[in-house]
Amino acid sequence: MATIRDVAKTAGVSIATVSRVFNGNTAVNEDTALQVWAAASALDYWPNGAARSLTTSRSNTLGVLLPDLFGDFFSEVIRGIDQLAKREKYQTLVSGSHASVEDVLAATRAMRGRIDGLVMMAPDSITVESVAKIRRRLPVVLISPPFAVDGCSSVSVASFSGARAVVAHLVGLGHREIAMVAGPAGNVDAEERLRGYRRGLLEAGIPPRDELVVQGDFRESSGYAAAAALLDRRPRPTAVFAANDCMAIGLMSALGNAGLSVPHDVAVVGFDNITMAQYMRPPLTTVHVDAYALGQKAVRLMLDTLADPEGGKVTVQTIDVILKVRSSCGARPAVATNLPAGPKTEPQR
Amino acid sequence: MATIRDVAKTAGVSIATVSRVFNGNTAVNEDTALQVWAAASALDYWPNGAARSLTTSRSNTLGVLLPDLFGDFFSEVIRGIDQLAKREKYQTLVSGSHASVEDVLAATRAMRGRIDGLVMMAPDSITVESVAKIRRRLPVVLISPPFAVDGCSSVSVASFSGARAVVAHLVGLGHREIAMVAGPAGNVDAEERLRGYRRGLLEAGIPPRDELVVQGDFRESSGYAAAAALLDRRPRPTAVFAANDCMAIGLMSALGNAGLSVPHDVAVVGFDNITMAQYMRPPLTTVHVDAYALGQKAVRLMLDTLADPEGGKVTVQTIDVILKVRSSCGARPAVATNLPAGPKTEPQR
DNA sequence: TGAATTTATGAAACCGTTTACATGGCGCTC
DNA sequence: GAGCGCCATGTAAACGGTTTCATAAATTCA
Repeated sequence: MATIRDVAKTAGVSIATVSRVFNGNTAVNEDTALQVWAAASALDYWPNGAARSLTTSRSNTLGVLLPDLFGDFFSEVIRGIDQLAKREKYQTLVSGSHASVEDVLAATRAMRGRIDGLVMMAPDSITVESVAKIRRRLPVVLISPPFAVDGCSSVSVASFSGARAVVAHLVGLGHREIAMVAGPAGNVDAEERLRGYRRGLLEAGIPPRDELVVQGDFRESSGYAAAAALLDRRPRPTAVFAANDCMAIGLMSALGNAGLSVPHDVAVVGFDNITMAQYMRPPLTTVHVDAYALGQKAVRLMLDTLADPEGGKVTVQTIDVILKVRSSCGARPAVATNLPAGPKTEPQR
Repeated sequence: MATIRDVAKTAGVSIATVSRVFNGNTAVNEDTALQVWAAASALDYWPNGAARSLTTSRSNTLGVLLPDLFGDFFSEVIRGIDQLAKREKYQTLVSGSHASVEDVLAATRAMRGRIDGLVMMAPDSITVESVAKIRRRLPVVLISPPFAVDGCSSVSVASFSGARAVVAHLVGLGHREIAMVAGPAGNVDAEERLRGYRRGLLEAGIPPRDELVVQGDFRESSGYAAAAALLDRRPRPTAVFAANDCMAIGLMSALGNAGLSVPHDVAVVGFDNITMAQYMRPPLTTVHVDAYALGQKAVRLMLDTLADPEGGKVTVQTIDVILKVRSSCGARPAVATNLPAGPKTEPQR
């Protein structure tokens, strides 16, 4: 494997010159440069990245830590990250399934010296101190963090306002008994969506009631299970807001099995707008979250931080969401009389 | 940022001893080791990965090159790769959207010195020489390669046999006018599926006809477009096999718009079994490909190669596929009389 | 008790780069 | 023609680890 020394010898120059040619920052005589290029390609020389980052203490690599790599949502986040990073000549050291704080710390430690910054969607159990600890050695950008950390830019999803909009829409359709399948306790987005749901009800003059909220875990099965609990309520809820699409799908499936028709008997709304949502029967009304943009923004913030490491400029951004009205919310409760005409369904794509 | 020297000074030992403590291969006196640990945690010392891989010429990192990071399929491949790599204490340097050979070479070069091996699903335009060139410096494992390369293990999808099984199944249902929406020319899996389709027909005693094959590009829109071309054929095909699920979905959508019912008027079968397939109305009959296993197998082969670099043991594996019969293929052509009863639909999860 | 062996540790070379600094040659100016 | 500055290039010191080899102390053995 040819090293810079071999190239230098073959080209009849010093290693410093070869290095200069490859980095192109300092002036090198044109003829000399040509000889170096010739030697390099004759020997098929590739500079060694590890050596380079050892001296420069830069790696042109971003660490990416995610709790999971499963499903539409994360895959889009990664794609956004990868794409922008690539365009900006950064590589990405990706690692998924980090469930615990120790896990995150271990993974970060293992990346020490090979990344310039860390983009992280931390597990719910993360603590301020652990992030702060990492931040002391590395620029860190957080995705959907449960708290602010000194010196960390972050980007979140507008879960609260999305949920509020869902409830407002349902109320507009005449619903008053609106239930919710919540996400896992401790998850920021789950809690924001729950908060938004409650706020939405309050704003409509409807007192939120705890017995209308069923705990879920973001997975389809928990949506399915939630149906049973909700159908027991008297009066029966006329609409259900699930904290994400997977649970909404599970819920719809259970409702179907129970002989109820969506949206006629029960309206259903989800959150995330995963690809599948538009293919459901009926197509699922949901809140569109641009996961690709989420990933991209995170990288953009990281690049900003890297460009001005001491600037300490910290940006806290939120990705806007859009209510995507399809047919699953179309039911008007039986009691409703002269409400505005049925739902507008948007064209699917 | 503490280095090994700082730890050595604090602990009152030499850097060699600190190194030994951290790598735990050579015997170190227990008390000394404790002092080193204490010093290290007091200084919050993390070994520098770049420096380490410079001396050891190992990075415990795998490079992962994919043509795209979009959609269910690739996301599962990555998950499989990431999961096994993580379990085996490897990190993954991931890079997507590599369209050209130059792109692949550039990305690989940029990884030089920071990866121990490369797992790659190459773009269709890849050449044997470029892979061989990479192989000269790095262990390489290929996913779905268009050709064999000396010294490269590889893992592919059983596209041929899957397609054959699809045709056999359709023939079994009584279809004889079976059309195909093919994948992009040059793509191995697309071509294998086409080959399997033709073989399937031949085995049923039906001569394959080129006018029943419409070119697609694996995207939904091309499936949609294909419908128009196929519906012009006389006699009209009674069944269409799409080379992947996305195209099948587009196709079904177009058929619906044309007032045709699936499976009654036209049977449709896809390939890949993406998550959405089971949620279609009617649920899509397709060929299940375990993308997660594909990623895992690739890493497994890489680990084998790394464990015995000079062994030259090359393994060429194929991931088996399973025909997943749902309802979209259920139509029996009008001419059919006493064929076996309708399709068995498998429970959806 | 002295030689032989083992054990724990340290000194120093090395991995492949980048880069601050030194140097030598050349063209200008006065 | 001496002095000066500039340009192209080389020398050598990092960067932060690992590992070989030497060595001193501790242990074993006759």
